[in-house]
Amino acid sequence: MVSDSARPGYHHGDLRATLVLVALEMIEAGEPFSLRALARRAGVSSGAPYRHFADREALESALAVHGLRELMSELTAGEQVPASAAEVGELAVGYVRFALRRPALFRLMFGRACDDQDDERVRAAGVLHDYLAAVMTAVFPHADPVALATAGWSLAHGLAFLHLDGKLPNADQVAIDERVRATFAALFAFPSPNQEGIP
Amino acid sequence: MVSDSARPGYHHGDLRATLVLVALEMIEAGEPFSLRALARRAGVSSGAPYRHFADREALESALAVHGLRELMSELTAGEQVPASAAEVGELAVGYVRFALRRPALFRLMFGRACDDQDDERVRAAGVLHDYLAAVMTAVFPHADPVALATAGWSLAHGLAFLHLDGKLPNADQVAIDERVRATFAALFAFPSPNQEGIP
DNA sequence: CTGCTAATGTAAGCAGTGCTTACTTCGTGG
DNA sequence: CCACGAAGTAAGCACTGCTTACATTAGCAG
Repeated sequence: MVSDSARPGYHHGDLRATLVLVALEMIEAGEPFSLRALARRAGVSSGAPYRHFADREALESALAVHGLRELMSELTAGEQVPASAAEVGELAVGYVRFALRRPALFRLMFGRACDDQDDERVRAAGVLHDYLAAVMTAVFPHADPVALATAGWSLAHGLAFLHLDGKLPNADQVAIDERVRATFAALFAFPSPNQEGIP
Repeated sequence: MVSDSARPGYHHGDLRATLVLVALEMIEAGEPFSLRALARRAGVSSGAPYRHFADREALESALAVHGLRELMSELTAGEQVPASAAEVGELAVGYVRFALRRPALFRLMFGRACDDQDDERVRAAGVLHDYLAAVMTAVFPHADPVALATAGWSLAHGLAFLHLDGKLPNADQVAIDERVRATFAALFAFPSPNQEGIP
């Protein structure tokens, strides 16, 4: 179940993808991962991964990109693009849920110093921000969408991290959902008519 | 310069405090720290730290507590306890500034899985939350202070982390300050973003 | 002052890590 | 068909966290 991509022989076939996959499995299981353990699990020598990733950070960056894409596709999945403040709240609920369901991956995506050199990674983050801005444009046509996107993202991000760290009173998932919804409703309810002054 | 607490002889005198101090120095300098490097810098053998900290995580917890206290005292320093929405915004500015000025420490405080077993640590975080709730009670007497505290903290926390990770367009410190202020102003919907008297 | 004990330090060592270097294998394009 | 380069191996370096057995000494009871 771990790596059926291409079994035998001297050459693995698709080691890069397998490594990412195995790393995700380990991370999901809560185990700390190491390049060597990865290699072992992939049935390959400890030096092999370096043919595909410059160093550990590069592998982590790949995982982060994977996570960002997954998050993005979860947030945009299913329903139409949000068109009301309430639906923006649901976006936040999804964000926080993702963080709590996959804490290690989420921490990899955000909790580390980001490698700005990794184009793919900054782009993946940019896509998210742009999507949020688009949503905000649709929902709050008279406000600065970029500023609102920043605000909304920050709020959801903060909620996610504080919950992750247990800094907020713990509760079951539905209570957390409700708290996120309520927080968003409270802060985005007021939108005063004129807020284009937001830089 | 590193450790003048008590130098010579077999026994160090105050190794625990020295280790925390040295660790903070290293962290501040951007170097990754290791228990062994710490011990070396403190002029002590590599096993010595384990007389004072069960493991690396315990040391990190001590650093986190230190950071939380410092942050707390910075936020409450100087002026009176905030009494207006604008002053609540300044609290957030201070929070984000702290994160950007001491990124590694901030990440230690929040970016890792928190050891809930460490009483001192959860208490330090609790103090912060309680303080915020008190402030909110004073400023918005007709709202749920705990909810507002959560919201405000989350927003500031998210802004801090997204800036740390370079997920938001970079800017100089004053631009960031202004963005934080504006975000708070917008979401907490207080009268006018530009009132004189903001420090 | 003497002598015991517990706290604090040391030395050595284990298992594991990231990463490099030199060598081997083998699919593939000229 | 065969050489070449991509992708694997093996071995090893410097380092890490942590443990265990031993050394030193501060501080206290008598």
